[in-house]
Amino acid sequence: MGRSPCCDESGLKKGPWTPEEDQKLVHHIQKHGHGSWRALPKLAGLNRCGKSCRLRWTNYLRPDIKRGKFSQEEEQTILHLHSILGNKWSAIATHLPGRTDNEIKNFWNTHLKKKLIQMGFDPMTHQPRTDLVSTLPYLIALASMMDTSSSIDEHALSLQAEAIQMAKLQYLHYLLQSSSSNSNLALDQQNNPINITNMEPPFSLLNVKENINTNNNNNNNGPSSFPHHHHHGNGILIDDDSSCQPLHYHPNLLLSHFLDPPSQQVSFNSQSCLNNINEQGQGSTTNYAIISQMDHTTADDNSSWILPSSSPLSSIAPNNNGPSTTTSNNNNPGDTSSTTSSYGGGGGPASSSSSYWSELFLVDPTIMHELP
DNA sequence: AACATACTCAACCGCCCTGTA
DNA sequence: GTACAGGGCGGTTGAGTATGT
Repeated sequence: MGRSPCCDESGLKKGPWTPEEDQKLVHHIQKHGHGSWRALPKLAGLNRCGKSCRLRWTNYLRPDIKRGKFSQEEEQTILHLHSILGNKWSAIATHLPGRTDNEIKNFWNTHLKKKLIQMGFDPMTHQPRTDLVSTLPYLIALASMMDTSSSIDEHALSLQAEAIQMAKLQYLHYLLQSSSSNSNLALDQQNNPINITNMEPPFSLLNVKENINTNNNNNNNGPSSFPHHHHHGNGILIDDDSSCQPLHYHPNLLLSHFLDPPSQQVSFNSQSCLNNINEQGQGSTTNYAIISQMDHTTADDNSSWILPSSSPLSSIAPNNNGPSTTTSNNNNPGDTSSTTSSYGGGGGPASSSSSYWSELFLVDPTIMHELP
């Protein structure tokens, strides 16, 4: 058909809009509506093409536009919707009132995409990058072979740390995927069943909101064998060994371990995850995740989901495999839950499917120790 | 202070879809 | 059925800004 572009007429202005142009456009639309975009510039006294006017209005001048940084909730929503819809920015934008497709697209390209890549996920599929998975055995071997006590080569050290980090990330994501695929039943905050089987992996990962229970932060320390962990109801309690900062409580997410302190209001921040892992890669911190059975949410646990204890997460919990221990230290006020899962005991189908990972990590206690 | 590099985001480009004559 | 106008969408660009050296 060979239609000529609408903006190739000579003499039409391009580039940044001036305040005067903005004012003309806003005034005209407020008075007459935009009507035909092509006809609008002449009617409004603008030396622009209609397309440029439409873009300026929809992306910048519209009165209902929300400006400023994206909230963590918005970030979660974008990640979740992108995992389902892909680069359908306009479709994603319909779920984020006040945000334009252009803004979301920019935010994705400049922030979220990089985060996923840094974490070893394919930003398009939201799956672990297969190239990383395929090199995992090599990375593990590399990490194992390098003896930090005898080597003074910094490059080797960084390689080792990197190998451990990548392996851990892959393993964590594997756990999350397994958790989703093996746990058909989860509950939302109203205890309504949520079928997470058909959800994309990031969904289960991203929609579990943190529950920061400040009531339990200071008095819920576990046994000494696992210092700085806590029990919150029947869920996972994770603490930062070095800081004893307020906890993030993610009943079904080991990854929650890596989240930022709640003061930063981060519910999923891959960069912070990476930073935290980086720290651990250097062996500077000792973090633990205690996973116990859980069967319901507590009164104050109003944003958490619950997974059955058959979750593969429990198969690596110290309860099952580790040197300890902590099965119930339930200091959560108002929590009357039992430590026995309503959905059945631990183990389950996930055990076999995780054998690959188990072999990879259990064969080397050092690496396993690095895991949260 | 000067320069280089990285980052952000408004704006543009070109293709596609839909409605209409 | 075809041609075209109009609008929408996703990808990309580049100027401005921030940060690092």
